Amino acid sequence: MSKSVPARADQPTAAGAVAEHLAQMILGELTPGSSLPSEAALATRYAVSRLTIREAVKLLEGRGLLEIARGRKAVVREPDGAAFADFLTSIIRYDPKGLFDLVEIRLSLEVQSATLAAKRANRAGIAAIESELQGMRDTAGAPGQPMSDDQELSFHTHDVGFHEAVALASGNRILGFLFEAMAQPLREGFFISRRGHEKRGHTRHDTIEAHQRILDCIKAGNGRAAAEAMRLHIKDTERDIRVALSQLAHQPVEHS
Amino acid sequence: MSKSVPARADQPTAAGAVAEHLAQMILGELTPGSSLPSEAALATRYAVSRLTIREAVKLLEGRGLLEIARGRKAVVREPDGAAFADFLTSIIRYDPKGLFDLVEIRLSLEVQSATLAAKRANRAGIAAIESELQGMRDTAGAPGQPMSDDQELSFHTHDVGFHEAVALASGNRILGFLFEAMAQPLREGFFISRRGHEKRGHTRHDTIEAHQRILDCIKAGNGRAAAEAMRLHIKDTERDIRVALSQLAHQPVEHS
DNA sequence: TGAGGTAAAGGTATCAGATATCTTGGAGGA
DNA sequence: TCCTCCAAGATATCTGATACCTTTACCTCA
Repeated sequence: MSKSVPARADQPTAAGAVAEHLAQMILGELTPGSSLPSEAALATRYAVSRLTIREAVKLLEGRGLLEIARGRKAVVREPDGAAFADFLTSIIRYDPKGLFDLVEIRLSLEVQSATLAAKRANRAGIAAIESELQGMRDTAGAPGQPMSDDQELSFHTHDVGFHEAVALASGNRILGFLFEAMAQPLREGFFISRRGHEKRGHTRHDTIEAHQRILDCIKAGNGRAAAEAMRLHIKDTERDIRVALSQLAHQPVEHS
Repeated sequence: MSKSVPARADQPTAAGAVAEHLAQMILGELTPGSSLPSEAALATRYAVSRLTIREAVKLLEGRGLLEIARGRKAVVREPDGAAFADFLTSIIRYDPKGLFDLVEIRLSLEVQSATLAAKRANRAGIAAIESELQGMRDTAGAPGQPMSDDQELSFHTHDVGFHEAVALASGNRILGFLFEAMAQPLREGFFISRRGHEKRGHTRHDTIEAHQRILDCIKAGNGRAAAEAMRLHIKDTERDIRVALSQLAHQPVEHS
């Protein structure tokens, strides 16, 4: 008698229920790379219309569990930190204090990251870190010369890349993904912190030297020293941000 | 001549494009709690069918940016760490080493968490931590007595709650959300680590005492001592997991 | 025999039109 | 004043169809 399966008030929606069931299946049994049955097949199995299946699958795509392409079945996705990126972005946008919260998180994660990298980094991992540092040098230009916007973006990208490379070299996959997710918010943060950096009389070559010290400790396999070098560097960044933001706060009321 | 707007190969799908546009709007201008226009209105604005809007909105719901309820417009959601939970779960499920990676992350985050909580926790924050610890005591039962499954679940829930309460008391919102996201994977991990805990001759009352020490340091406002107490506790948990997993490794593994 | 092109089959993307149910707010009565 | 009930607006889902993409198997030609 009932052709449709409308959602009841006390029950989640049909699409949500299907999505939850599929999510359990994906997280439980299926491995990344394997594919789901076709939409039509799933519609038959769950006794709902194909549209409901589409909505369920879209939910899971949003959660980062599936990859959907036209003409192909939905594929279980390798986990990555993309889902976390939205969250960090919204935190920073909605909350002015968010940037300091992020620096505090970095302080603990990066120190751990450097410690582990010093213990475990293999040749490829160290080469990746060196490559990013070289990229910073290449785009830094001559001392005293102002940087173009392109150069600055490239410099920050290599800076973020350096920290991401250290995280990857730590051998801890979660750390790697966390830094991947932090990359975008971090780049935004670096544009801010650089103002403070200059205001405090430092140059980008000081930044490069700080990174060089961290790399040296990692290459030497000295976890404790690497941790300390990283801690000093992050603390310095925190001061940069504080100076830059306090300037921003004073600017609007200038000459009033 | 073209009534529909089919997706081009080199372009993202219509639903994806709408979702991306809405996401930028949500992260840029809208504040949590405000609501989107109705599906019909959005369909008109973007010149697509209502179905496409529904799929776009489902994508964003999956990303945790929107909350959708029947009969009401879609509402911009307060950011939370739910999106991160999927990721952690999949890491742990797909990768046997994932649990140790998670413990390493905890080691750095929880030490930071305890340090900050000792500095910043207000009365309400400390009361919340105390409440969870009391919850552990209440469900622990008499020494030597075996726990029922319900009791054990409750005990672990309060244990996780303790750590989450410390994170919240740190005043760092990102830390709070990270622990919220870790709660579920952590509970699973605790069921594993408890075996090792007992195997090593420890009881749940030892666990309670370890937590009590952490709480005392936080109440005393001694960040350094709180950090050290937390570090010892996490290191102990790591040993528990190692012992438990080495036991599991000797048991036959089922194939699918 | 092998290489390249092509058409069919299967899959997703999207549209259109309808019905069911829920939420909310206002009209009307006790 | 307060409660009840109904209508309007919103979402949830279904059915049926068309367009386009991907894969594969087949067929042709060198």
